[in-house]
Amino acid sequence: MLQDFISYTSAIYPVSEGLQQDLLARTEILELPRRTHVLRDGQRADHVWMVLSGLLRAYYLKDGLEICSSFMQEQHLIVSVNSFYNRQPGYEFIETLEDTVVARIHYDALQELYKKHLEFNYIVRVLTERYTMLSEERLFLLRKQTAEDRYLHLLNHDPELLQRVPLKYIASYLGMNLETLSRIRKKISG
Amino acid sequence: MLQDFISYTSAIYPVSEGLQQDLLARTEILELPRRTHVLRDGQRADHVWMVLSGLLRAYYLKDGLEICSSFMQEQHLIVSVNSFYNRQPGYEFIETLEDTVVARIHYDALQELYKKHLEFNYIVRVLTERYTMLSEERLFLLRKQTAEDRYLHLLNHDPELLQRVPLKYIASYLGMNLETLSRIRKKISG
DNA sequence: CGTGCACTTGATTGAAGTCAAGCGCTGTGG
DNA sequence: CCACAGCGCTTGACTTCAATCAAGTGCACG
Repeated sequence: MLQDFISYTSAIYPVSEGLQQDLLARTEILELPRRTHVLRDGQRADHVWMVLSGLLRAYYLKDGLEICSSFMQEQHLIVSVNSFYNRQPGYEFIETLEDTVVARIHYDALQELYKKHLEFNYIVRVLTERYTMLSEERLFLLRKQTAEDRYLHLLNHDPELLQRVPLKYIASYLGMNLETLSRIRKKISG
Repeated sequence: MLQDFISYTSAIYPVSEGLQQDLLARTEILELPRRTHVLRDGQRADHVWMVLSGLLRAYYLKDGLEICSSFMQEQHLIVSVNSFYNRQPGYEFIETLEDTVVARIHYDALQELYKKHLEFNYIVRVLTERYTMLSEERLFLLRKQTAEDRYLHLLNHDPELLQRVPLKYIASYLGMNLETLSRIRKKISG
């Protein structure tokens, strides 16, 4: 399954034998049971994660309440952006919602790869651009749309998530509370 | 002033003489009067822009109303992300709010630089990571905060913007309407 | 001058939040 | 094996924050 990642990146820029070996050598595979935290607030995020199978959520606390900032499904990359890039403790929690298998690579290993294999920067530049597109899309969605608009967008673009994730997390992801989401769903179905 | 950009990027990764020359050769400097559109909806964004002096805003139309998605000040990069990376017409407008000088580089020229100078990918990877941090910060801010929270954040983090930009644009940037912003400002000052 | 723009203020409405209760499962311990 | 505790979700009553509608002020500039 990590091989999928290699062939995926090869479509961006040819992955040399050397890079491939170094990448594999520095990657750890972890099998995590459901409800395992891989990051907590106050910790520094030292890894980039890739979901090979399963599902995770990222959230943070605001006035003691959990606000869900993203879900990561198969083939998604996970970076706790602020903490990882700035090398400082962050505010995010990341937790598996299902039994999950991830590949991870350490910040320091990644920096080595960037310096040793310049073409790896080409690949990660493109991956980061794609990540930015997703962030911008989420910004577009969150700004000035009604609660119903936001739910309908999710329903159209990622219906699978609605099957896999409890509605209370979906609600906070969409920036509304559980009761509001429940009423919207009732209105749409009825 | 473009030299500022070169030395800024040199701090990320050494810029070779060759890269520097190619970069300068492919960069155009434009002087734009106040109220000039550099991008309209339905157009494809073919350039990355860098603000050398002045100020611009990006916005889009939602139900006939302008929603302000960002402001770009000195040293900021401007990319209409969806349109530029996906090479398709976008929905954004970008307009100068003051007399402005920008440097721009064409998509195709950029791709050449990425292929010819692999180290340029190192630099742009880092710049893109920083851009992502900003997107994530805006996401964090927009989600589940009150109108007053959002205004106070801007007041603390970018007070200069409040001096340079009409409140109606600030309001839509903060996801509220002009009247609400006016009342919040009254409440805080009084 | 006067027209339009930037902003303020007031009255009212409406969307979503909060508080509270209840239903139907599932899983677990007595 | 049943009882009941807890979770996931729904529904109802009420509140609140911000949007909308509507004037009105001050000022720049053409």
